[in-house]
Amino acid sequence: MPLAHKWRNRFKGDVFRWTLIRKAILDLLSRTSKHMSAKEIYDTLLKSYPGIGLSTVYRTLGLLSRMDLVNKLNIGEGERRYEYRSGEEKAHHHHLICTNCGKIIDYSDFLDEEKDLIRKTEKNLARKYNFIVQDHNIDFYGLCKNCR
Amino acid sequence: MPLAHKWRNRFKGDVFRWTLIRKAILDLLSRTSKHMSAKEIYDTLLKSYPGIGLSTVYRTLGLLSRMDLVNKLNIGEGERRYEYRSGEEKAHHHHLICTNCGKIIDYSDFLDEEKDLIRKTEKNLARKYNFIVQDHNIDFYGLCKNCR
DNA sequence: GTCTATGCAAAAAATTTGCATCTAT
DNA sequence: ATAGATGCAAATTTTTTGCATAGAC
Repeated sequence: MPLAHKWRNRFKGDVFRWTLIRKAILDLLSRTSKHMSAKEIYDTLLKSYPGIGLSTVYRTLGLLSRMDLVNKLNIGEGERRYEYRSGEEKAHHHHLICTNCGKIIDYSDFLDEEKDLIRKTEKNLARKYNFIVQDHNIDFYGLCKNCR
Repeated sequence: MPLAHKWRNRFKGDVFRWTLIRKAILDLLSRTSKHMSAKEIYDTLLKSYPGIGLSTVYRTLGLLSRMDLVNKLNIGEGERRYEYRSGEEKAHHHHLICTNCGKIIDYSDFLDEEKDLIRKTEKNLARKYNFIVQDHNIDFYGLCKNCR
């Protein structure tokens, strides 16, 4: 049973195929805590999969993003970055971004009050702007412990 | 006194010069409620300033961003967008972004609780992660009133 | 007059697309 | 066998840079 994997069943049927590259990218992103760019992912995989193409990495990341298996991040300068998005294991999180060294820290140990407030705010926005909130993105910018 | 303007004094001295283009970009961004890309700004200004260069627009936006007169936004797909950032008149705001039509709504009528909480959260992060928060970015994604 | 800002062209970076071939189903 | 996935090259898109000239101080 080659390529058995926990994501295997998401690629069942005739539409999406379960391939080496797709598995490799999911493995990589789910194991790293880094937020990697397409180029970084490509460079990393090149070691184990010589001949792989950068465009395949882009296409795969687009697919995984549409499948909600990864998040596409628009953070700071430069290219887009990607992070693994787990349905269950890893909680929704916010980011702390160091404006000096660029380090990105994931933070998910929200205060209870914080969760309450987001819920309250979303309700408020729904009423005031007739806007249905589906998701949110919260980034704090500042100085990390090494740069402060 | 040509080019008199409320931003004039920020360009005093020998370092930054107060030019037509810089005034035009500030005027445009401060009057629109749109979040414009460099290309859109360029296309708009081209009507009044034929011969203007796209690279000048990029360079100017970079400068204005460094001077904290505009915010550089990393939102959704495609290019970076820019918004005017007033020191006094316009309050800090968050964004509502429609995932269907791409419309971006600024929202600044925060609940008092919301402001409290953000302050509390920042303090919490400072303690927990030794991270000094300087700024934050909060975007809600969902469906606007036309698309819901 | 000096030194910065601009336009233009060219370069670089980031991302997407077309197409022949390969491969999972 | 069939339709989707891949690699490669080429094309696009977005942003930056070099340089001669124009313009602000």
